[in-house]
Amino acid sequence: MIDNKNTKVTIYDVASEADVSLATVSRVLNYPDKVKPATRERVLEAINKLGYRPNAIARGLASRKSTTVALIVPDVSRASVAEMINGVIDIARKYDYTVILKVTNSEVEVEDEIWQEVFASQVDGIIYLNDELQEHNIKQIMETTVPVVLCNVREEGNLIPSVSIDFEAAFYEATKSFIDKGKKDILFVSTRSAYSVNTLKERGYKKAMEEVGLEPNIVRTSGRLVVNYPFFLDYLKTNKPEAAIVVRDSIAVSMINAASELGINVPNELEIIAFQNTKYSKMSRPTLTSIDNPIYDIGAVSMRLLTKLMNNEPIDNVNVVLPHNIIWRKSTT
Amino acid sequence: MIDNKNTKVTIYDVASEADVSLATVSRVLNYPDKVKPATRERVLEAINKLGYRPNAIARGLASRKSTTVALIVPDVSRASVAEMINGVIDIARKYDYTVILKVTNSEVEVEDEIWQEVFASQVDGIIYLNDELQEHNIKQIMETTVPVVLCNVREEGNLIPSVSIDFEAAFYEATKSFIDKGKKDILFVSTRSAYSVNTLKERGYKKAMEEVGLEPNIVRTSGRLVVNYPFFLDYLKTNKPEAAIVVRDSIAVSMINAASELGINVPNELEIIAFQNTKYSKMSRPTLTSIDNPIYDIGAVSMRLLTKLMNNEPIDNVNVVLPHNIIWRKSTT
DNA sequence: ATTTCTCTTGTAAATGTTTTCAATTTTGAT
DNA sequence: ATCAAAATTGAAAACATTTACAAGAGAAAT
Repeated sequence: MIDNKNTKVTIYDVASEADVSLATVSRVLNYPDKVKPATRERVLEAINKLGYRPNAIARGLASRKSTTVALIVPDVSRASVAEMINGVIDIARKYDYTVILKVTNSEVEVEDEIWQEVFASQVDGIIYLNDELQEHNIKQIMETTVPVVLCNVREEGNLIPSVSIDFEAAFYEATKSFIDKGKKDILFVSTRSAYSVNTLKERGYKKAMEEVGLEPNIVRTSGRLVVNYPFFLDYLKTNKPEAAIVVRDSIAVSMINAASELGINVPNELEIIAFQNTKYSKMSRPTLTSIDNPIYDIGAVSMRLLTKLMNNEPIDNVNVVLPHNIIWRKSTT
Repeated sequence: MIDNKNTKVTIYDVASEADVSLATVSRVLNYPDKVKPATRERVLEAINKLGYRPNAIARGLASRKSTTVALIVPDVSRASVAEMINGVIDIARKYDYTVILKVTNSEVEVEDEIWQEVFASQVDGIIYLNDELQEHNIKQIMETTVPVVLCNVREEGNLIPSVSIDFEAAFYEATKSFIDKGKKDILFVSTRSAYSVNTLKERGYKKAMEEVGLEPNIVRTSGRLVVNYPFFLDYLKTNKPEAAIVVRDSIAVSMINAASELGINVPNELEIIAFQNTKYSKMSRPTLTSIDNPIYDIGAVSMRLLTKLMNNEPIDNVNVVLPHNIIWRKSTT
């Protein structure tokens, strides 16, 4: 039962009810073993009787800790972002942190404002998801006094704590799997905007291709359905790649649908490996082979890492690399 | 440029820099026109020079307002929930509210804890999305002293402010459209768990059916892909409905895929209307006719309504009904 | 019995704002 | 030039906690 009476009961009320000083009440809340069991019991009873809940704001002011973290993301409606948020929130809850959600919409000015707001709100830590991490973002973060964890992104210098898979290795493996099957004409489908993460994916693809003397073939489209579907319809009319590696599931679905529209059989005439292993990959027909990016875990581990940083716990490695995994489905033979 | 120096500058620093009292600094921040332009200017300069940002926590304590709202949802990874969150956050930002995100995972004990936490954190308002709203939830909300807005849900009594479409009307129309085409065997596909909203949808369907003397035919499955796909494969082997109304896009996609697997032609042998108009409806083949639930707007309007409630602004109608719309695609003729 | 140490508790300062109230200054009308 | 009213400002209390420090009570050791 929720006990949200109009009359706000403060620590003073509890103190007088239990006939102790407010300091003692505070102690039973924060350091229970510093108070004699008998009085502790009495205070606990008073708390219960009055339905006392400590005011988190006053607490934050006095202790100079807010037990609040900010989660900064570009957009919640991307399936992968949403799943990551679930991971962050579950762990935050376990460690009694409140999470403030901030959405940048990938707009630079908004992003700057948000960092300002976040500092004003006195958060104890920040989890930052930004596909398009730029040099100036990194500089900003380095100047920050509260701990920051980069989520699902890596930064070359390994200067900032981060949690992600090894993108380069994952795409290298995917490409290699096609090469090992004897494919020569392997297309890499990426996005136009400069996602720093897509650069890593691209690097893995290129490495595998160049290693065996094949010419990389990269094509760029949009993440938006209304753009990429017509694009593929057009592209596949004149180009017949044997295989394709695609940076996102949703884009791969458009490619499959376009191929099917043009009578190109997937996987017999065109094999596809996508990335992220979202619901889309199970819902498309044929189902989609996809590199599994354990995004819930990435969120969860990021939050756990952040708690360690906030409490100055010793950390063996602040750049966590989680294992990836290719899930084979019907878009490959 | 983010200015997050180690040295925390307080209102006192600004006051002495500008050679005024801290009260004056506070006033230029909160009631600028209550201070003489000249001194206001001086204070603003000092603020700028020192990079002062008022401490939101101290502010919250002194003013007894946190300018924070809690957004309570069952699960962020549902496409519709994520889109709604975007709406809430965009408007919250516009009105300078911070949003705390809480996820219940539809677990009752967690839900209770979360309400407790939310009160402890002194939020000024709550946006509550709960598909499975029960009688006791409503009672809880009624006892609450901070304003609450129900988002994407309606509650029969209209006792609590809410924003949603008219579910009953939407499903009545969808059903009617099949009836008008001469369909007799119209299936309603719902979920097993007692979503209060699905009850409303069902009511609209039943009303249309019974109005013309047709027997309602309702089948219940799960929202989970691994359950509902085999379910449809099995169901459609022995049952051949002419048309189906489905409570969620994702479930409809499974139905389409199962039909296609069994060689049942959609829409010629089976027409389908789904609900929500998510990305899924554009990505499935055939594309899915779907009732558009303007979920981003629902989030945005909910937040706007909440700001009014928090500021005690006069409100004409606290139960907002947004227009819906059927988007016709290839799963119907 | 005395001394020392530990345990338990209370007092009061500190946290960084907002806001009330009163004092002072400015303005406008005469 | 005078007075009332209005505008501007500052002093201090309030907000609900945590925490440093000190004091007092028992316990243990001599």
